[in-house]
Amino acid sequence: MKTYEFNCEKELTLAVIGGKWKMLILWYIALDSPQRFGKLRRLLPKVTPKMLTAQLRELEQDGIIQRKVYKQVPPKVEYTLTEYGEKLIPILKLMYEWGMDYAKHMNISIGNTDSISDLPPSANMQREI
Amino acid sequence: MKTYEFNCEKELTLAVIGGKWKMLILWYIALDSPQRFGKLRRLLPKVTPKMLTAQLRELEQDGIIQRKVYKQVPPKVEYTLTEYGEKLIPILKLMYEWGMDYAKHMNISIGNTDSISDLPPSANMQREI
DNA sequence: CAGAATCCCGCACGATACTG
DNA sequence: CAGTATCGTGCGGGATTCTG
Repeated sequence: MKTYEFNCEKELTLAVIGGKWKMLILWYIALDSPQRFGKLRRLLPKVTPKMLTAQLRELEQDGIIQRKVYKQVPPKVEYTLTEYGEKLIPILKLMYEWGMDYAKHMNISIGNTDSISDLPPSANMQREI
Repeated sequence: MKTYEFNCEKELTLAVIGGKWKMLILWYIALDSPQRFGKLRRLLPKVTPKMLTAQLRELEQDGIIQRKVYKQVPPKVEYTLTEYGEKLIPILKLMYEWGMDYAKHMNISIGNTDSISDLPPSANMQREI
């Protein structure tokens, strides 16, 4: 997130999740946590490693995800959601549902990712709306 | 909204509300509907008329707001939310609340706009979460 | 495996001025 | 009152190459 003057808290939220790939990254970490860098690369083939790293770093600095580095060879890095990251999921879910409805209504085709229904019931987040 | 390839429906939603001033515009139309152009200008002094027009036009083309022109002198234009516009409000409300909580936690100051609590109970939208 | 380092580019957004 | 018309620009994002 590049901070600037926020006119309201909605814009702050947008600044946190508004990066080109951030919602998708958060989604995939929520679906399968902890999530590894290489796995994310495979899940997001259109994202260059530079961009993936950048988006992950920003999410980390914003306190949305946690980065755990295992000191070993070959290196291993795991990403998990923080408390505030988990609190974002209901928003992403609502956006997912609105977009579904809207796309159907407007006849827009989407290159689909996993559905929220793939979220394991065991995930420690409030998923109900 | 500038259309491109969407990887998921969340991105479609983001494309619809992600413009620099769109959330705030939608918010103000939700707070006081119908909303007039001049009133929006006063509510958003930092937005140039060109930008305000552009964002309103995109929202209109996306079927989020409706534009009603009164053929008279001086001209009068009223903006209201469409069905899909109203369906966006719960998302904005969640983003508002998350941002509130997050800003407090991170000690970020926000140049505040009206609270969602200012929404009149009579407004025809689902406001409960 | 998980990145860092460079170079590059479009366009979303802005400033300013004018108008039916 | 409710917009247009022009001109500019920052920076978010991308392509490519290299590395502990």
